[in-house]
Amino acid sequence: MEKERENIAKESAAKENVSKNFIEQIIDRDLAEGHCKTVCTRFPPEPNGYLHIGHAKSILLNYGLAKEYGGKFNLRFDDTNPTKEKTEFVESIIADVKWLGADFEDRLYFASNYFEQMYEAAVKLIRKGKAFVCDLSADEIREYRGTLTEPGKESPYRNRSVEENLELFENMKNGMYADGEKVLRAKIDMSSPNMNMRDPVIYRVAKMSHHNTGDAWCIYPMYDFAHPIEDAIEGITHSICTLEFEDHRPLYDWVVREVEYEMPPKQIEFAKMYLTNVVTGKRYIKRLVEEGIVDGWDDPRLVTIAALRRRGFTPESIQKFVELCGVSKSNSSVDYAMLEYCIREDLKMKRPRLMAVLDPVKLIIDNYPEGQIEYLDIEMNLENPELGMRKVPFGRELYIDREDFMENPPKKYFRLFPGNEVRLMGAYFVKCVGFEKDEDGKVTEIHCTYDPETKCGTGFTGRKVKGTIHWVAAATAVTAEVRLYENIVDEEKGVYNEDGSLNLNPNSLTVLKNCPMEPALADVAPYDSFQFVRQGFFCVDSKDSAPGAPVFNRIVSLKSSFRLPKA
RNA sequence: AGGGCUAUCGCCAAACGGUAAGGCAACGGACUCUGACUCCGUCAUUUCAAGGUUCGAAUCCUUGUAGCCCUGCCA
Repeated sequence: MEKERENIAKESAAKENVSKNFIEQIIDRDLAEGHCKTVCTRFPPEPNGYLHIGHAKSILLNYGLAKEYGGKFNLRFDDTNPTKEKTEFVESIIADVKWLGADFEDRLYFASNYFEQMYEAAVKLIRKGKAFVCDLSADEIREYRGTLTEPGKESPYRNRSVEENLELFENMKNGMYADGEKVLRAKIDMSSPNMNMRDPVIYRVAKMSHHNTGDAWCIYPMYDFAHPIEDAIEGITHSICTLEFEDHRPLYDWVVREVEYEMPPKQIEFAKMYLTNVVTGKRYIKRLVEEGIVDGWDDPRLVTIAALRRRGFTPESIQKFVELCGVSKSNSSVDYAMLEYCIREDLKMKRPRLMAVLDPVKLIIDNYPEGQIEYLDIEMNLENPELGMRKVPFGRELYIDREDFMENPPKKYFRLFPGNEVRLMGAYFVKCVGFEKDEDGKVTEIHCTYDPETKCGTGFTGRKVKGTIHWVAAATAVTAEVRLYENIVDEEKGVYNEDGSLNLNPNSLTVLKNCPMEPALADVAPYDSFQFVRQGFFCVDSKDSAPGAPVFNRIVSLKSSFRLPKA
């Protein structure tokens, strides 16, 4: 009790000492200086692919800020380019955002629903002489734009009259021009050192059906024009995006100013999250999927949100991870071990700790009655009594893991070896009295004797034993497939080989069939997860499990300081 | 006439002119029916470099260096 109070005090003290990140500091100042009265943020994905761990940071950051300041968080699809977007992706994105726990309530929006207002805004710019219709081709525009070190040239169409621009733009809207024939450009500064300010295109013609607006429009606004308007319409106060948009901020501010919004939203940029030994690039993942190297976008080795969910990660673990990583403006790559820590931390108290054997070898207790089965009561989770107890059958023949026996053990090996006694977890002490090998030298069975006095729960303290191993009774075992995963890439060796092929970890997937498990593991549902004692956390695969035939994904192994010395 | 941004431990990351937080990883040790967990301890005399200002500098100034981003009618 006393200790508990101490811990709480320590924790709150620690919390107070955690200083705010740079975005919170900006928000604090904006609030204090009256630049905004509330905080409203948004996650604005383009529905053109699956979300991954990097997006999770943005989602949780935006949601967390809104929550922290008692504000609102919106989910908005930035669907201004019909050539890339699909309804399929809006469904998966909504599901992923919800799963992560970022609650946007009823505020699900589409940029495409603002097309009318964006059109009006463009007309306003034309009227102010701040935008013009340009007939230059895409190639010509590029030539006129200049280079990083030389200024651009002004378009010959730059000085068309307001009336002409108005008429031409309306014609664009009415479908009188083919794709690429004409664009609407903002009139800013062709000699700006910032390329984004060199009369950027703000509307283009695309005669294509849009997933949301169908054929209502054939002109579509560009990101730089659309985004600030979307933010302003929704009353977003802080428009948080990634670092590569820093150079776009002057244009963002230009649009907000010229379209004349009061309480203009403010763009803030932060560094994307990268993870070591993990690739989030869309093209890379697509290649893995298309070449059949992985089993779809939710293959448990990937770090899409769908893959993490299938692998057995929890929303809480991802939230914790994002929180631990922090937010800054320096590009960085977080150690994958941090993610592993977070999922272990989340699951360790919540999940039952059961016994399963991954690489079985038979253990026979010579002095245990043949045919006898006794049911032992064992805690589901020794550290969390709320999870209750289970009955675990015990008998004369068991399976144990092959690595828990050695014929010639090195020093400090305290598992089973001839003459050594260990504890069978939740059961009895057994002493190794012999073993048998096949002609290849592979151990086929291990013989032990047990001591009835050492039964778990009887309070036996007669002697101690250094090792405790897990086991499964052979007669009553259920079996299942278990899949072990390792990272698919090794950064140190490079993501690609010299010839352009993918440099893959050949051990990224290990499939173990017919692994013996205690009967409690027979009746499980997709997404259920467990600790397999001494091994790691495992989750029932939602795709390949069948009723009565579960497949377990290893989410993460347990830490271990034990290493066999190199021979 | 290039512009913008960043640099603090192996990896994240605080510090806002007052004498380098914290987490992950790692390494010792204690405890243990999981070689796990937990607990205790170790882990930056120094902040990319070199100068300067100051009683005092990671923080200010100067000059360098390195990395990332920008020349889509993508977002």
